[in-house]
Amino acid sequence: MATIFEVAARAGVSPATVSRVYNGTPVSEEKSRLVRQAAEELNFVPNRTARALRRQASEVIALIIPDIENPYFTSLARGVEDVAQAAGYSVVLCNSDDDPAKEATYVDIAALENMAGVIIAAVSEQPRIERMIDRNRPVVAVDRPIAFEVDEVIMANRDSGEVAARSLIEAGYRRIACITGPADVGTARERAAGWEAVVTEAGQFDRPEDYLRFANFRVEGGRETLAEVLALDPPPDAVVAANNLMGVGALQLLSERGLIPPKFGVAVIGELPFTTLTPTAITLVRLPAREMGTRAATLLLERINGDKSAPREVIVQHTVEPATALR
Amino acid sequence: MATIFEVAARAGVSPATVSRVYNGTPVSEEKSRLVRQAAEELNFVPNRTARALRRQASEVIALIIPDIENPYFTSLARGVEDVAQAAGYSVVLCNSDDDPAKEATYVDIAALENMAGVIIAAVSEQPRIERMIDRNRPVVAVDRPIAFEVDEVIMANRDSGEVAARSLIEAGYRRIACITGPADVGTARERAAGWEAVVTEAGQFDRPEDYLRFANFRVEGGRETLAEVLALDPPPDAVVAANNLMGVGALQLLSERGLIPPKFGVAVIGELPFTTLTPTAITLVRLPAREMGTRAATLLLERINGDKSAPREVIVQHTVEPATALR
DNA sequence: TTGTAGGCGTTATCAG
DNA sequence: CTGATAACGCCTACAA
Repeated sequence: MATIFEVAARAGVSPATVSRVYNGTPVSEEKSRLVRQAAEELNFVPNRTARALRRQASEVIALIIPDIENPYFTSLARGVEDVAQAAGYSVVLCNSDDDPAKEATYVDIAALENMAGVIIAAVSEQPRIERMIDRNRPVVAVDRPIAFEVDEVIMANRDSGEVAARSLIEAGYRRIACITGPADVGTARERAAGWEAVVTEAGQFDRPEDYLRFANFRVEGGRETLAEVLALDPPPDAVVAANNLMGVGALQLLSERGLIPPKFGVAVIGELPFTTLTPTAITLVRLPAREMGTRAATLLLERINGDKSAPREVIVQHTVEPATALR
Repeated sequence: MATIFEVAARAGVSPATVSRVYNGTPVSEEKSRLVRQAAEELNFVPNRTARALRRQASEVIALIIPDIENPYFTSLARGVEDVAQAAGYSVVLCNSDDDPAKEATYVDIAALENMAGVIIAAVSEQPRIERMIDRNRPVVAVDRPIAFEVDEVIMANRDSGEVAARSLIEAGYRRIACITGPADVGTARERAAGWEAVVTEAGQFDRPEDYLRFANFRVEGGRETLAEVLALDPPPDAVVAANNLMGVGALQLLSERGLIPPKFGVAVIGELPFTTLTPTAITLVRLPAREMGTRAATLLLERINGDKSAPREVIVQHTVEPATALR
């Protein structure tokens, strides 16, 4: 609760000098020492609110994600947090709950609170980030590209879809369906496009689109869409789930129906930290969520520190763990 | 970006009046209308940083949790968020990562940033919350009680342990082990105590303590401790896992060894949203994580709004879903 | 290198 | 009910 004035008084210097000690501006060795000692004795720490008001920017960054209950995003959050904290920044985790309106509200709050920057895994392809841009505050898009010229950290989505489908073919499955996220989410479309290219080339279906389903990126989305394709004639004998939660939903449904892999083929794009699986029975296309977080935070911090170079695009690589157990 | 002065000028009133309009202090109908209109036209929103500096308290609350990657805590976070947001507060999610030092740092940040209050699921039983208390800022303990006179939202831990063990006995298991969290975490000890009372009364073991293991509250903790008790002679035929992640670890190990429930009995205290289980094969003692969050946030907001009554204790009830499938 | 002083945008106090 | 004015705690020209 001590202020810069009290420290100054105790150290026998001016408040400005105290401020300088905490901001890297040149101060003589001698006075610097005096100030540090006085600060120590008074238990002084600069008031971040006052600093934010004066500097027009706080040491807080906002991370906006669509689903805080999805382990993929919490893992990503861990990555952001690790980097931010090391640089002295706090992270505000904002859950947009797949709702563009909530998302917009959070961007506004970030602007109003003078936060230093925003990392966003956007629901909308045109999130309302103008308020940040207007104030010249950096924004980094993660996981999902957005229609603005900002730094991006994304994955090779199409390739992950291809790899997932191909792995199932190599494991011997003959009719591979695909369940993916909302049609207006780019990652959902791209992963599906990868799947479609592969099954089309393999000649698995007359009408591949019948075996493709869009839903929300959650557990019930996986259950529902898998149930739909299972009802087709002929039914599929395998499925590509375009994210972790849909994979969980699919596996739940399959286990209820006694179709446990490898009896039915499953490839999941994402990790399944909380399931109990025979490792060789399903294909995992692992996404380095935490790394995406660290990369995004690193980019953002560079911008916060004044980097004005052209927008960058970082593509993070997935790794494949193919199913080897055959039916 | 407009300020209170610009709004005042446009509305033909003083800045003080504009401020009053945004703070519920009495203002004539007429001027109030003028102010609102001017604000609308200028797209004015009060600057929260300035407000926080002046009022010595921001509209942000901190939620400190030990493991952001545990669905139990993210679910709790959702509850907090829902209530806080409805009241115009933002939530800063802080991951203490089971580390008392990080935890202390976050409390300090909350104090330094003049946050309105803190909800903490504490790692330490004596978290360093003095900085908040000194400033007269409210703190609510959730999930784990702490050694301070603050509001608490907790569960009937001992009872949940008893219920879990009893359910397995009723399902026909004869030697029930228990794997729980760190010995210095109250919830871990209490749940184990509930288990111990039941198995002791049932006369299952000469030395029950041999079948009790403490570890971290994570997946690997569950795996490791279950492996240990499985190596005992005689081995157990069932286990109580004291939290969700240990339950996941236990189930993973069991499935690798072909001991899938109900072949081996499992009761888990917590929910398993991302597993694929036969619902009747294991006992779930469900913990209403989200409700704990809403309750805690409600208490905190009451304190923020000036409630000075004696510290309250809210005990949230679990519900039991017993295993019915027998071996 | 150091000190003085003004201002960041609000709100609270005190007159009127 | 309304207006002027002084903080809140810090940073940064500007001057020395």
